[in-house]
Amino acid sequence: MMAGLRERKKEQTRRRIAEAALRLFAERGYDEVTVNEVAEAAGVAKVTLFAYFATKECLVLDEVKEDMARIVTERPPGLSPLGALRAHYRAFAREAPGVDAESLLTRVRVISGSPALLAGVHQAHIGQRYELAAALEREPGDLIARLLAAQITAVITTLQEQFFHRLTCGAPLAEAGQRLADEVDIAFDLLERGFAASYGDKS
Amino acid sequence: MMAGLRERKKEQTRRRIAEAALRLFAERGYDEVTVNEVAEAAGVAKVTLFAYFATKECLVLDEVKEDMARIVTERPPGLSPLGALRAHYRAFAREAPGVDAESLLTRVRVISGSPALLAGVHQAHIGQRYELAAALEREPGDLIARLLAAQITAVITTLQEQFFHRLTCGAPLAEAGQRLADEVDIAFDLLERGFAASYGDKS
DNA sequence: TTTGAAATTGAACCCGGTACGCTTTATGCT
DNA sequence: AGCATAAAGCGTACCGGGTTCAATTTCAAA
Repeated sequence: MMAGLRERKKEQTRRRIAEAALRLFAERGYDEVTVNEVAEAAGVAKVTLFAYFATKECLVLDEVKEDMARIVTERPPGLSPLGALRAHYRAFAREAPGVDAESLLTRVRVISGSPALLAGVHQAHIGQRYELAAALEREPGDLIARLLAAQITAVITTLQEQFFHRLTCGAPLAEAGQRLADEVDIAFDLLERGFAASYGDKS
Repeated sequence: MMAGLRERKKEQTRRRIAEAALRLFAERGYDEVTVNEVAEAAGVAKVTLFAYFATKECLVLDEVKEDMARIVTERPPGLSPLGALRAHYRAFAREAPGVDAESLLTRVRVISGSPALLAGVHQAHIGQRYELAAALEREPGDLIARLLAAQITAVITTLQEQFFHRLTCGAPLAEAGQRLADEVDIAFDLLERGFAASYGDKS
């Protein structure tokens, strides 16, 4: 394997492109920057850029992909799928203060500032929904599993939106993380027990 | 108002475009047809086509837009939001055998055959999620309402997918409608009572 | 019948993304 | 070391969705 000089250069190029992209998007807004400009700023041809990133959206979103399906399939024995996901997101919320706030924040701002990127995020969540449904299925075509997968991803999307919104409004990372943790519990309680008690019966 | 000759011509043109589009898409597939071809087939300039339909997707999807928010805001007094939505979709399922199966089916086939259109459908559902959340909000920033809106739209998306899938597999409209009605009840029961009983506790 | 606004058009243009054929460069083999 | 090969990069031309703009036609109202 030899540590691969070639491999190293590839990763380096990929990072140069991604960094140039994020910098330009942060400066002038996603929709105001063309992929040609990104390529030029990264010192690379447009064709090369698209060899590393399938679409313009991927320049921002590729490094943010989650996968909930894995959390379910690799959960410790004795834990329910919902329990595993709840634990995971609770842990994420509590670790929030540890991550690099600077880079996270600019990425969030870029995403929140562009309808196209927000749509991309939603599409990514849709993709996760199918994977999660497959992971939850107990028998082929299990309707309950599909409904559960759909509801979980919808809930996570909502929580992520709230989290992003607070960050872009200037909330400190620690506080946003704390509130996220609380909301994770609220949301999963609702998933487990339903809305009848907290909503459906009123009015 | 004079019945407006102008207005009539406009609607007529719009219909000519939409029909030409659906016909071509059904014949050769959405991605294999260019908007130029649609415009030509409709006897109209590309620029005119885009005066009527904002995007290529809209050629197929504009006539399918629902709005759940209205169902909630205009529900009869004494009925909960969840109750109103359940009743609406149950009614839709039972009326299914009444609609024009031919045209519905080709549209469904066109949509199901194109990833781009499926993505468009999902985006439309996202849009409805925000409207529904606004309709459900009891106070500004009501988290429960947002979660509920997210889960409802996710559920409806799933049920719609199941319905479409059965239709494209050749199920008769009446049967697909019947199963949809059953699934609507299952799904809304889960929304109201949660997954703990039917899923979360096992394994 | 004139006048003005709305509908329609062709043509040029922008941008994301692809196809193709060519050069360069790391690497594995001898 | 030297060489063949495959991978990485590049330039250019192209495609299709979508917009801009100035020019023209068409309805309708006064």
